[in-house]
Amino acid sequence: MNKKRLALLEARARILKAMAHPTRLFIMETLSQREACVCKLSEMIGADISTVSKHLTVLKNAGIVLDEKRGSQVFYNLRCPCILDFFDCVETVIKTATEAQIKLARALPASCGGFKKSRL
Amino acid sequence: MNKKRLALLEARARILKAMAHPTRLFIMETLSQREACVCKLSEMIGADISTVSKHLTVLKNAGIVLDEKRGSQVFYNLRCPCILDFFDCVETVIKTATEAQIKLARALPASCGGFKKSRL
DNA sequence: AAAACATTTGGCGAACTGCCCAAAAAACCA
DNA sequence: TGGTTTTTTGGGCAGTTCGCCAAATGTTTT
Repeated sequence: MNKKRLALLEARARILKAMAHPTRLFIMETLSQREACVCKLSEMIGADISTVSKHLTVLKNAGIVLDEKRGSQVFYNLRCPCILDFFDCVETVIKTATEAQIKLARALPASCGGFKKSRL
Repeated sequence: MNKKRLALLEARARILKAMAHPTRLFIMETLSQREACVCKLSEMIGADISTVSKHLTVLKNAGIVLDEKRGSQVFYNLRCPCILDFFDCVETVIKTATEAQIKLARALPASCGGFKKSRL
């Protein structure tokens, strides 16, 4: 693995890592509709404003969102909405992986916490 | 944010988190070409076999790769190669984000470690 | 200038990650 | 059976993440 290739993989990993949190995905989806300020987002999310601000910083540092100060508020928006297209494929993975898990769970004896057929 | 939506976001985040490591991205790219066993992969990566095995476990648990035991070896392959298409967009983010960083760096005074124009 | 509002930053604890090493499992060969 | 190969698992250490709270910063209003 040469240096250049590694640098590219590291750059990709940084983006993915920045996205890899439910709250941050929620923010991205929300911002893909329209820009929003921190307080609006934290109201929707139901977490502390400081927590949401830090999530936004993570997204900003990764170059995923842009911020624009207007008055006392800071409005964020998604730099590249195409980033969400990707989830069509992710959903496929989730679906097939889930089905595999269920199959696995069915195969387990009840004593190991396996699901009963009737519960699925 | 309702329960169902949260569950979906968590599922997406799990996938992204599993992908968010340079070594695991390398594995995914490699497996998109052809299946490979653990020892072959760790030879390519240059890390301890146990480390690579754990990375593969992460990818497997996320449903991203499938494993198949043949003799004493375990061959892994990518469940859903479309998962790599996504990087066209990620690359755009990396590119524009990098450009923004450079612009930022240029704007910094040299005393803060800002780049000189001639160096870019 | 003081009060009110919006946001960011710092700090702390709990939980998680990633790496290496050593040991255990599993399959094969002689 | 004993030895070799391949892979997984467990332990320990250093570093990171995430959430809340408190405090600081910046902006607008009175």
